[in-house]
Amino acid sequence: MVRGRRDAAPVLWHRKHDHRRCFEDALARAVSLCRRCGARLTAIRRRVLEVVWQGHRPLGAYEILETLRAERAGVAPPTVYRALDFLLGHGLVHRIESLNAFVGCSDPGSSHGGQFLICRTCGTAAELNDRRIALAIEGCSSESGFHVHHATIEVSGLCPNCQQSDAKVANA
Amino acid sequence: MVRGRRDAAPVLWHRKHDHRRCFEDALARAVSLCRRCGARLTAIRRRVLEVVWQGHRPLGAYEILETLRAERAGVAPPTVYRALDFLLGHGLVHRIESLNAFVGCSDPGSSHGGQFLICRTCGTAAELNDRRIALAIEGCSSESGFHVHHATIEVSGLCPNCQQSDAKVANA
DNA sequence: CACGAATTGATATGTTATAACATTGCTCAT
DNA sequence: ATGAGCAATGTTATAACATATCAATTCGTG
Ligand SMILES: [Zn+2]
Ligand SMILES: [Zn+2]
Ligand SMILES: [Zn+2]
Ligand SMILES: [Zn+2]
Repeated sequence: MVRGRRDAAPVLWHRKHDHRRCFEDALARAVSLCRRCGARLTAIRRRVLEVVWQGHRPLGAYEILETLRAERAGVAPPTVYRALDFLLGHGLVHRIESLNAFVGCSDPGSSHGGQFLICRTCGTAAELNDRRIALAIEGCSSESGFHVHHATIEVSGLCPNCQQSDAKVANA
Repeated sequence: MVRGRRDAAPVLWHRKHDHRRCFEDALARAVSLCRRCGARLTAIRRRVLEVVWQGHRPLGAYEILETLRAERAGVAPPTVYRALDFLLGHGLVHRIESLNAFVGCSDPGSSHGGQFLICRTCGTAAELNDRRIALAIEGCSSESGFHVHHATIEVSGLCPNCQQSDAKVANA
């Protein structure tokens, strides 16, 4: 197993987050990764990736579609889904099954389970990739004689910010 | 936390499985559970539960609908979805997010995360409810200051039976 | 029986995703 | 240059999943 650099859980909500930088880094990583493996990050694919990375809230395919349509006429669902398939295939975005939505991958090129903490108030999704969770799942599965291919882990709850907001409302 | 009786992972695929018994037990548990809490397990709701429990393969709402229509004319999607909402609300079935499908709960009335091993060849879904996985997730989440509400855990892979089949094909 | 509440029927529509085939634009051997 | 071959995109239609709305019926209770 690859040594994970992210086990310390650098979670999005803790520090003041420079999303401008976050966004540009993600795009740069994508460009570099595609160049290395000879994949063609075309204009449409790149634009879909940018839209997905506008924030850390998973976006539905039709939300992405609306954004593209505002910029350019005649964009249809297959255009968006094809771009998303490409990005999924190269590990640049993840699909959030419980929301039928898509979010940028915060660490493309690495191991890649895809474990998410999703705030049910503000909608923000933070990617974990914690070894302990992966090991627990691998352990239980192999005890059952099951061979793991992919694990979907999507935790719904309240992020630190929204817990504070809730407390304020309760005290009012 | 409630003391789990199922941590020993009594997984479906290991033993010869008497599904007739499995099915009847599940229905009996549902009837008893509904009686205790005053919920009305009506004919439609009961029938949907039976259909879902025909096997351990998650069924889509429209698959269930087809079965009902074969027995009785004029059944429409809302009928099925309403029954499923009732069953979900009382913990008698689970929704599998990654398949947009529904499967009977193997241990209604207990703690209830809902952790599934889903074979991508035969489609069978086995429910785990393992404390170690729940603890790993709770641990990582709280380290990030995240308050867990619900965890979706759906592991895709190969069940013991289908691993054997694969091996046979490979050797042929 | 009459009442209100819960359930179901019926119709329409919203949302998410893919099938199928035409067109464009680039690469490369001739 | 040229046109066959291929990947990407455009275009239209439809499949698959889910909900809104309101009318009709059923059920338990007084
Ligand atoms: Zn960011
Ligand atoms: Zn939040
Ligand atoms: Zn069974
Ligand atoms: Zn299998």
